[in-house]
Amino acid sequence: MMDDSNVAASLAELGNMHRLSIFRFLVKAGHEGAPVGDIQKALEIPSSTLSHHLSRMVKVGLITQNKKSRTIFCLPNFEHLEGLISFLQEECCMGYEKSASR
Amino acid sequence: MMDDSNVAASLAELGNMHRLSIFRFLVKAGHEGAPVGDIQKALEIPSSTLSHHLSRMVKVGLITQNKKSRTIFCLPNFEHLEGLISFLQEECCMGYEKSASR
DNA sequence: TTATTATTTCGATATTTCTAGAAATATAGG
DNA sequence: CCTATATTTCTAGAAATATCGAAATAATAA
Repeated sequence: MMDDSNVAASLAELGNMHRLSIFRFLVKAGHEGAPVGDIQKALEIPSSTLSHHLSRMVKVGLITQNKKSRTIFCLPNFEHLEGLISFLQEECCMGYEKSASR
Repeated sequence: MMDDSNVAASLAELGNMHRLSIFRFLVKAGHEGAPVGDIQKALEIPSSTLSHHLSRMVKVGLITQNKKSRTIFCLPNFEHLEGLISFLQEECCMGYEKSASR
């Protein structure tokens, strides 16, 4: 189980529209992820700003990067996100039963 | 489905240790929630600071409050949290299959 | 070597968030 | 009315975050 501060830090990172969009873009990008430049073009975030957000996401473990020559491919870390989801379900949904109609 | 900005805003709120602790405390508190004062004593957060965090959480819909005489009871909004979890699963886990061993 | 492409680092500013004491408000009881 | 209790609002300083142009770095190709 992820520890509380890692959970909080990761949720905080996803709690920003730019970073949430980046993560979703990467999820859609397929198994090899996407180069920083592609994210930049698709989401139209200035590169220095993008780099800032990416490094924060890498830092908490939401994404990983690997360099191929000049290009850096970014990948969503699904296990990390699963960890977050599990935390929310196990720690924050105790005693709650979803109604059958949903 | 919750919209993106509501998701981001809610994740940002949970992305703070005080607020994450508050939410978890409320989840454990049972069906009638907990008074602000009880949260204050349990988590030892100065009341003005606590009030600040609570009002932020109410604002995005993570908790609801109802007043009984002088006391305000706080309740976690499970439907809201479920909305967040569903968003993360549907929008951020596409194409990911958890390995069977976990 | 020079140029080109991909990305990050630096630096500066603007904005938001966090924190908590002090004062204010609301409600109840004596 | 006076006092006690519960909570919020006001205020302000400190810290963190967001933004982005310009310069720097890295890798490749010409």
